[in-house]
Amino acid sequence: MAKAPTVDDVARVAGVSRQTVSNVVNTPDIVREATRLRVEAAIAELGYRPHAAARRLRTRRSSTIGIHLDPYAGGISGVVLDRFVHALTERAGERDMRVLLYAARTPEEEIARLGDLLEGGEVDAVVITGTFHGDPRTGWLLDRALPFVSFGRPWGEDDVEAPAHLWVDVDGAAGTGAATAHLLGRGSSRIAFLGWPGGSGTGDERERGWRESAASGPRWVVEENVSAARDVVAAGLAADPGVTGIVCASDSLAIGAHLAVTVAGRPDITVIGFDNTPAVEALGLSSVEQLPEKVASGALDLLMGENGTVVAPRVPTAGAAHVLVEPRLVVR
Amino acid sequence: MAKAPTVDDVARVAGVSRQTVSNVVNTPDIVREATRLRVEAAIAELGYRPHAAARRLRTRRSSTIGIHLDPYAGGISGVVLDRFVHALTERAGERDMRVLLYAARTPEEEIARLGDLLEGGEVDAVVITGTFHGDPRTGWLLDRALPFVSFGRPWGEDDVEAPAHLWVDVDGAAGTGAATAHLLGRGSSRIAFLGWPGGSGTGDERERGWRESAASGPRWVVEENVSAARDVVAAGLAADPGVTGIVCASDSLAIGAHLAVTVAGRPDITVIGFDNTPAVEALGLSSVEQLPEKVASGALDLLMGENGTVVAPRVPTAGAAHVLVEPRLVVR
DNA sequence: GCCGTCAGTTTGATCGTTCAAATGACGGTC
DNA sequence: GACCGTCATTTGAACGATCAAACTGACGGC
Repeated sequence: MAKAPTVDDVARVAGVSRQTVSNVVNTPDIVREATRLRVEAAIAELGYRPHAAARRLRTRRSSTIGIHLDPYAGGISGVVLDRFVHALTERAGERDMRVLLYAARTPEEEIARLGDLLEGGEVDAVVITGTFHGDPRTGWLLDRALPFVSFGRPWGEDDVEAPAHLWVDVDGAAGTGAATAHLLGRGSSRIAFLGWPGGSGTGDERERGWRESAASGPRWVVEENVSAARDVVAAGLAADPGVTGIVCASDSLAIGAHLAVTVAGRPDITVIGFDNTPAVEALGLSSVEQLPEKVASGALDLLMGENGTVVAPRVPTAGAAHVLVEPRLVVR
Repeated sequence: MAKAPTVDDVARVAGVSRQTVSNVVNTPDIVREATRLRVEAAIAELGYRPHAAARRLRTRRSSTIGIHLDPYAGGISGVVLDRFVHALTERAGERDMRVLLYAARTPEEEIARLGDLLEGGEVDAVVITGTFHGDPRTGWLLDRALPFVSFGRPWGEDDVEAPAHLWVDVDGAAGTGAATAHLLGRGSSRIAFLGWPGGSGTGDERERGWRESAASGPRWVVEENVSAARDVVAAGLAADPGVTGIVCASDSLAIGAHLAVTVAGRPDITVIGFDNTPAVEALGLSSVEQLPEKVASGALDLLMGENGTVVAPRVPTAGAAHVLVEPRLVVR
């Protein structure tokens, strides 16, 4: 196949210079109308496309954002991340940005990858997910002043007023709070919470939303596992038959609870999940929807500014370095 | 922050030339041991990283593969694609390749994106998914001799002996065949198939696997939808109570069937799904696992050769232009 | 008639790497 | 001792775009 045309080829055909072609492509408004039309015709005639690598080299910008994919966990929770990746790709495309995936099995491996990608100019910024207390990645990135945003708050002293870095997260407490309020409004008075063992920031937040919604009822604890959840709920219901609603920290737990409720022959008990995965949708359970689309928009807003098209390094300012998305209860 | 070091900086510190540094990075075996060690020390000391864009510009290779993400459908089936993307990212990383996502809502939009990405040198090849009969994308790509592989067969006259392009797919008939055989082995003799309306290649394949496994039993047809599936199965069972096994074309359908079976109080009926999504796992249903990891490996093998590290344009040769993955029945 | 301004366009330099060809060192062969 | 081949390394050029600065007319003010 013939060599791909370059700016010079277009310039020759249109009877202008390289730079004018470049201007037509990048900043059309500074070119005179007549010239612009001539150049555009030449571009169309030759089928010219800017060569991405050359542009990246000169501008020192890749217009690409990296995002980590965990080793596939198999569980239900991965769905939220996948939806987030979907949404991020769509939103990024609207701002002329690309999304590059990278895989890593351990934080150390991930740090090595991050170095290659960011310092090699492969990406302009990264989105890291699943942050935890004392996460080595954030410190490493901050030390080098590399641009990034995390999906998941820093879990530091004060994430909002003195944020260590940019972050986006879903307000888990608001989600379980809404679920609890919904059950209260439907006449349930004794509402249980089915959650994970304490210490995980996310789980604690979700529990807080239930507790603060004036819910009286037992708190059941179990690992993230459908059949374990089922057993815990079965035992819990036997001990406390007055429960008429169960708010769960995840959809996996909700499915377990649903199975226990069904087996116990207690259709009067309403189970509400968290994440609104296809699995609970199929079962007809209500669930808290994380709105990954809003999370994706928020991440880009933080990295690039509200309407920017380039990644601009930003110093985290009190109150302005995060986006906290209010989830939505999907009632079924 | 200080300017990132370049090959020249490393060369100066190590007392060698640019090119030798480049050789140490790319073809270490042609550099004398002593020199190599000196250069490696300099690289480590300066924290040098090759600049991706410069390398891409010079080598005319991006070492990146593009893959399309459909607009998020919400259903269960998207999970297989997401797992495939996961696996592709991991396998690609092992071959020093990156995976770039792109979004498009229509085939036309996708073609525009493909042009930008491939002809602009942003990616070396693309993986297209969800091919259908008369797909405009494949023709467009073939016309321009752009490297690509599809997840999903071309659905042409003879995909195997006279393939139009490279493709990977899962042997759907083998999957439903295995499911049917499993039920027969467990003593079921009357086995129903719950599938989609005819005409979709994928669905027809899956039905064929059931039919050819010497299964006698009704064939129920319904759109991909949990509650519709439930209703169809409920009606079917009422009309034909002798059925003791149901092989389904998807997990969504299987969940519907499972609900109908449960409501009908027929625990003797076994339901088998297709895709092995977290949802059926949570419900404890058996399902046919597509093995997206093998599909990903197959796609890369086709694009780059068994052990290659660069995308090599390949002419589809009879029998050697596809990978057909044998799925695995997961019994629960 | 001269000068400054400004919009529109062109020119030269540069981004960091790898390719292709040239160079140098060394040993073996006749 | 001249020649050749091989191995390790160096040198000059090129990849295709954009930045920054220089240039060109046209226009208006004085």
